[in-house]
Amino acid sequence: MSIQITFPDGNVKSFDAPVTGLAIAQGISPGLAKKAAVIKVNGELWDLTRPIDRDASIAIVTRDKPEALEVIRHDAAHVLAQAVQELFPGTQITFGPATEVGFYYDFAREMPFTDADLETIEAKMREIVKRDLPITREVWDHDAAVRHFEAAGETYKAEWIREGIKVDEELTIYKQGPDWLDMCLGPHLPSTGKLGSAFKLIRVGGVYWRGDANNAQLQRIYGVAFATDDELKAYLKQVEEAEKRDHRKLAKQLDLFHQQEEAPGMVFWHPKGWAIWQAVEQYVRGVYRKSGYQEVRGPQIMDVSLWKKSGHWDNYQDNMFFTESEKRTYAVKPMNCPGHVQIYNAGLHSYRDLPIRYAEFGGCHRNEPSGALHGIMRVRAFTQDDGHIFCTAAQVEAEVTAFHRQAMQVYADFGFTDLSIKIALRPEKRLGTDDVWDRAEEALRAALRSAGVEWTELPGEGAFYGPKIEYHLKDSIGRAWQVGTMQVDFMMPERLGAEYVDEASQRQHPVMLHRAIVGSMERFIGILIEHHAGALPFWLSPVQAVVAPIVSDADGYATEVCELLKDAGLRADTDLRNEKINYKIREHAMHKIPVIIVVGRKEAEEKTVTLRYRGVEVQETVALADVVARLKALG
RNA sequence: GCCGGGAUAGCUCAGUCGGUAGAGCGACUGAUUCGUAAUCAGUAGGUCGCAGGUUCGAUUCCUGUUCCCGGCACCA
Repeated sequence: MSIQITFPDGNVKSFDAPVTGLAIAQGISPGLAKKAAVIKVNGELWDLTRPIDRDASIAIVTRDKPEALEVIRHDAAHVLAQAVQELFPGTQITFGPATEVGFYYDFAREMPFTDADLETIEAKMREIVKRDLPITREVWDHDAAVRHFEAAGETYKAEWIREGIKVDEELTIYKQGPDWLDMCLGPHLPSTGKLGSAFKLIRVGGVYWRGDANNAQLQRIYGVAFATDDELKAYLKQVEEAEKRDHRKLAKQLDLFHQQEEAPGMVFWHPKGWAIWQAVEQYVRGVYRKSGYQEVRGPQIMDVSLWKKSGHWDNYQDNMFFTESEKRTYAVKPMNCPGHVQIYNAGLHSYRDLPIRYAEFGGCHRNEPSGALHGIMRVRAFTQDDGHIFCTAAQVEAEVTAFHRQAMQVYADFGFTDLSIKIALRPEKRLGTDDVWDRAEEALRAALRSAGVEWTELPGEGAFYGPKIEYHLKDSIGRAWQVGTMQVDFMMPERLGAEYVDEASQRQHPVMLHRAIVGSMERFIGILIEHHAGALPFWLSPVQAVVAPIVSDADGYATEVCELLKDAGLRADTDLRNEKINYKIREHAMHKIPVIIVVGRKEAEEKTVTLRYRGVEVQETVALADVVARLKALG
């Protein structure tokens, strides 16, 4: 029997018997064999040691390729698992995949791992790498695998094979050395030695078996892994830098806001933080006006009867705060929509009036689980740039399209271009007919399509009343947060009795679109802080300029300059402290003030100012008469 | 909410194998008026998160609790 192997360059070589990727690589050059991680066989990644027994086109994948990196990380997970089982007998293995930057493995063990264990485990991993155990692939019978894992006390693994793997599916076992094995799809490196040294365990954490909070809790160990030590080093450096951008840290340094025990999940905005808020709010208010919204304001608490009608009592009660007075129970609003419907319902509407667009900087309280709270990104009291559009079914697509364009412009104005867009589709538990859902989902797709953007779809993650578009931004350490959203709602208007009179004098329920661009003011400002590392653009900076005199003789002039800026609507301060100019510059530079205006005797005499821009070494001296225009040009 | 870790001066942190705490920065006072990233000297400042327990004695050990951090679950 002879097989034909086709190489990436089109060359064909024939072999008399099944041949492994490693042998092919060695045939080309020992150097290639050394660098090889896996082999691509007819487009599929295979182990280098797996015999190729039929004609195939192949490509050796060296360890510097992205596809190899995933294998390296996956291998690291398995070496981690072996290390843990060698160190802590009786610990059960479950799953251990590669992740975006590394890997993790979930273990079942009575005693949770501690940070101190990580060091020990990592050392054991390095030892296993040094042993250079061969990694071999075997195909096992389904029953045999179940029997093996049950006999070994590996109940999670056995359960997964029984329930998660079909009997006729190919079941592969990977052995590391003679004694240790795990069930795995592969592929893997030829031996543990190939893993190299560019990995590091970073944290432990509890997780639920199969991601279900009703199940047992497992212990997850996270690690990072790269092809080379330099890449690992660069990654760790990057993480260190990212941590400096943490909005919680910067808020303290820049005196923006604080949070305290008596108000968990809520924010005390300090003057500088609130100045940012005001800048964002004024900007968004302008967007409301330009895009046809009327700003309204609903009450903060309303009788529970209203929330029973809206469906929140049944579906959202756990997340709501309640309060009582004179034998009536009120709910603190977790959303603004029911309030807006009351405003809509206060008058009679004709189809000619639609679409009607209401907007509100709506303060909401949601009783979020304590473990979900995170700085100002996830809070219990927040303000949405909320809006509700009441329109006909025919108007939905145009409204969604217009919203999307506007939203993208807003993100760009704040400096964000890297957004991910998702459409959350019908969930299993839902209201309305399939036909209505088809139309609603298609309307969202059509709107995004016409805007020429890419999106991913999340089946089953829509709201019970309708599908939604979600706009996500990432924080400094890569966690994605939803900011904007556009939701199509066919249910709420009916439940709360919203109507309009159509062309035939018939009363109809309008469609309601729930939409937000920045989402939560708190979260958005948090992301802004991290995205700009605290150095906010001029128009958002809480203090845009500080006027710093060099000698006290110039104090009067400095005050005059500052007043001029304030009169022009700029946020400016003076620094008249008895300190050297070096000291003042250092301090304001660290506070990330966009412009430091230095005035000495010379400036006072000549009626000029010397401008020092954030992050720029050179200064420029301009006439006092020009300074406002110069600053305003900064945006 | 679940698992783990943490909480010491305004901030960043050190420390006490149980004998009630210390640095730097900041603040305050005084001197200094010095042209582009820290002038010098002095002073004040702490229920060691909160509540119990063990102990002659607890900031330290134990239990509970609150909040924070990481992970998971949750996130209309």
